[in-house]
Amino acid sequence: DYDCFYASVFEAENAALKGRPLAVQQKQIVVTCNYEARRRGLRKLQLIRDAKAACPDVTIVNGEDLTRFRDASKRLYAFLRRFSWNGKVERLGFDEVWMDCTDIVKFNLDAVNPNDPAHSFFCLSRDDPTLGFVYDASRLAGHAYPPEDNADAEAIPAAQDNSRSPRTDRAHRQHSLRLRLLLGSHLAWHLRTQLEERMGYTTSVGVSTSKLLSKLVGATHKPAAQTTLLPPYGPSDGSAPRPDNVAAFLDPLEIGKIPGIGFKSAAKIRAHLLRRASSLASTTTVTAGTDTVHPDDAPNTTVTVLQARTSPHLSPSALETILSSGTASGTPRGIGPRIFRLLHGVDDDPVAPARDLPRQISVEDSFGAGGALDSLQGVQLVLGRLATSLVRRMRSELVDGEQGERGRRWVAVPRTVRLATRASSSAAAGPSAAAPPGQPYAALPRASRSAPLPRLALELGSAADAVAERLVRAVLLPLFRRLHPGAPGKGPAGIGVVNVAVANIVEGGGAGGGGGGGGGEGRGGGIRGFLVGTGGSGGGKESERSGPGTLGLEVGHGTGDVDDDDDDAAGKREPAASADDGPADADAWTAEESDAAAGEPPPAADLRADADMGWAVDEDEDEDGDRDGEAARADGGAERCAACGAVMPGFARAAHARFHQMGG
DNA sequence: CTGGGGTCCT
DNA sequence: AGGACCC
Repeated sequence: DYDCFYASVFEAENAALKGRPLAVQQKQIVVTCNYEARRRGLRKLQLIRDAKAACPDVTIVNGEDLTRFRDASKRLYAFLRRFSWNGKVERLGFDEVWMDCTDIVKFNLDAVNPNDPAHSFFCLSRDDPTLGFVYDASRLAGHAYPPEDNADAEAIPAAQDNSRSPRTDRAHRQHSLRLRLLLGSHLAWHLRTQLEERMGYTTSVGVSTSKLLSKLVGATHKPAAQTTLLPPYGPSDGSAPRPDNVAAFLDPLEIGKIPGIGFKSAAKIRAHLLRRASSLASTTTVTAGTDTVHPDDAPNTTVTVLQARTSPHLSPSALETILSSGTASGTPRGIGPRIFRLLHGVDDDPVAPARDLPRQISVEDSFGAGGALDSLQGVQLVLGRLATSLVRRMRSELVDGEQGERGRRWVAVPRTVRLATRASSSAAAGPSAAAPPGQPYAALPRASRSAPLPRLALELGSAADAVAERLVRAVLLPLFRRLHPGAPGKGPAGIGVVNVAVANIVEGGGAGGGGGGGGGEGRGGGIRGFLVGTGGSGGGKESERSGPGTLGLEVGHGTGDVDDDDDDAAGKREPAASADDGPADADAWTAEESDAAAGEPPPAADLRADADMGWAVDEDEDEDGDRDGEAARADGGAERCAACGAVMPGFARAAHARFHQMGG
């Protein structure tokens, strides 16, 4: 976790900002601020107005364009990846990373100096024994939970073999775990030092055995610090109660602090527990006043992990029922057992090797009541701007080769474009709009419509804004009309957020090459390689990327090579991070899979986009736009549907007629 | 007058 | 298409 990441990115760009209070603004909000500003009372997600009142001389910079943050995040990620032996380095958002260092720690377990642990050497490479750092294996690096554990006391390795001592299995395991965590703490220390010295970023880190525990323990000492969750972990034999630092650490936390228990789930659990309040009545200041506690009312009470964990009303299956109730369509099956295990500190979610391609790319902008978006011209302007930056993002993330190069080609292509909007909160009305005391506002829902991404979006020959303008006419405006039907002359009601996204990104996709024969497989909704269970039929590539985690991380080289390369590039003592920054190795994915099917040309987006707009019949202002769209470009000549006015190539006429017959 | 992103699941 | 979660 990089400390106050957005603010740090600005400080890294401009050293003059350091040491002074600095806030990063998005619209009316301070999205983050440095610690100098926090010392003076500024907070994350504070209104700008309040921030200025608290600290009049704060420097405020605009952070609405995420480009610099995304770039910095990628650089830091690439830096960290060089230290990994197994590629298990996972990013969450821009500023969080997990690294599974099991292998590195295990390797170094045997390397602790038995005669003089205080002068041990930590190997950072399997192959080059000179690569690493000296450390003191008789003590933990950084903070520990619980705090005052004197790390020296039971510390270390001399216990290699007291095999005659009557150690229980448990004691033995906990001792070995302690040693591994201790090594982990030194590795973390080294990584943090390198990140600060080489990259200029301070971090807060947690060291433990799972994503859950490392993340939570890492939050206990915040700027520029690290914390290790010490054993014993868990009551690993069923008998009498044992000391358990996992439970001791988690139990006082509010349930909503557990990653995976979000706003909705926490509210449901609280409400459920309050309804059967008997067991909590003594420990809670709140009596369940009303009979019917609605989850969204977020009762002013707190439920701790301890209370939830020990409640007879929260079995895995009970949790499943509770959390799946209502309109919880995003709730995965098996959520009950999963949350139950989280409450017990059990998390087997592996650190996922990073994918090389994003699942989606989206761009959005929001508008306060003042600048509300309520004219069609305004909408068009906004769509144009968003589409332009979306096209740029697509090019920077999905195209390889430099700007001017001739060899540029799409490494992957999105199959779908989506437009989403949200009403402005002022326009949302509702007489019951009085904000409940709960923390997050009842977030307004978004509505979205999607269409196949027309291939004009992939033209690399034209400037981004030119492509964007055609994209707006060809699909975004039609999608907008689907979202906001109304009289043609009348603008939409106040719109608070507009988001444009491409999704369903598939590898390969080919360059601008021919329209291509891809015959039969309908592509409505995109082909997810998932059913592949049947053995080695034709689509080898398809099956390779079908399973979660089977997607190859290192297309270019094996993990062993990474170390070698890095070692050569770096000096003898320096593990990684040769001085040169952009060693394309993160982009080594180029060579393979160039010839996956290009797919058939997307159907004219306008067909479906226009089809269910009752008033679209007379929208002749679209004519130009249609001509830019896929339909008119396709061979065979354009035709116009008498029923809905949509323009399409001749070969699409029959299908389009069927569409109307089926109620379209 | 709470941002601008993302993920996965149903 | 939407809803839950994460930052």
